[in-house]
Amino acid sequence: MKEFKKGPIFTDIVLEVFKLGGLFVSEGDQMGAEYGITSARWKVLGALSLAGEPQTASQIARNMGLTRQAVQRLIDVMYKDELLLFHNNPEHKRAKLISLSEHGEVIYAQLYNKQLTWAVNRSTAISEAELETTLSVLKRIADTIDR
Amino acid sequence: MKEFKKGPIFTDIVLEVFKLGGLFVSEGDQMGAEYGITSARWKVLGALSLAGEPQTASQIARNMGLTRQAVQRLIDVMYKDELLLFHNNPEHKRAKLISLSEHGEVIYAQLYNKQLTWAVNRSTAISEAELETTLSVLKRIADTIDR
DNA sequence: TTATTATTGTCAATATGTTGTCAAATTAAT
DNA sequence: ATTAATTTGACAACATATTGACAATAATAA
Repeated sequence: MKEFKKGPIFTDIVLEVFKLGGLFVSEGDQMGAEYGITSARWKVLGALSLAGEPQTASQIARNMGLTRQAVQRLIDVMYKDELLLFHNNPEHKRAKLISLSEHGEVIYAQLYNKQLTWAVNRSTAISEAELETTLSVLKRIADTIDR
Repeated sequence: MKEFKKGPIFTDIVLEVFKLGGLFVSEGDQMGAEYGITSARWKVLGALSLAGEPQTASQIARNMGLTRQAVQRLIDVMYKDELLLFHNNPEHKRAKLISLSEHGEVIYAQLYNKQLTWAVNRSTAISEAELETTLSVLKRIADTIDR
């Protein structure tokens, strides 16, 4: 019953996600500018840091919801900028393993702190319970879609 | 007090928004494919339909959180595809007003119905209250950022 | 009215990301 | 073990979106 009321709300959430995504990219670019990091590169650093161990480009792509080609492009430029290290992968001759360089680790740690302060400031007007609900709903939506 | 707990949740929300944005674009592209509409073009149709009256490219851009250049590019190709109409703007010599063509209206209406069914299906596991909270939180976050 | 400021369209350069294709490498089936 | 299907890296073409710059137009201030 009343399922019909949820459709339009869901639609509005979609629009808001699009808008917020753009805003977050802008904010991330600004925060990262001082370290020469864009939002896209930040995502790669984050995926590697989160994984805790070297990953292939395809693994990173799957974790971030991007295509492996997009990630590969980022990895190539980030390697040139000495943010990443390549390792031979005993499991796969062509699929190199990628990890953060020391430089990459340092940059990411600094970004993380900067971002955390930013996040706290942006969430003052929102209760923890509301944030939890939002995160949970977004995750469930992503789960129902998947690819 | 306890503000420090909200930061990490907020950070996760940011990541989830990025991921969902990508998923929504994919879903939108699939749904629109049958009408030759991509997610990006859909946004323009939606902005015009929502406004209810002809808009300039800059107005659409502001409402969608995009740059006027990005919107202008879309408008140009959509005009060629006869989805839009141009009108002279008595208020501004250069800033043409844009509206949906009849063809654009029809396409958008069909897309809207298709999307609504999709939205309802994706929200079965989520309560209306949760959806409301999520929408409200996302909007408040966008407000604290703004640009 | 005139000068300044803001908005708009246009053009160019760049970043990000997708799809499609191909061959090489790996994994799964038979 | 051989074959078939999947995964991966590499390359190309394209779509989406941003920033920066410039001139034309419009709005505001002096």
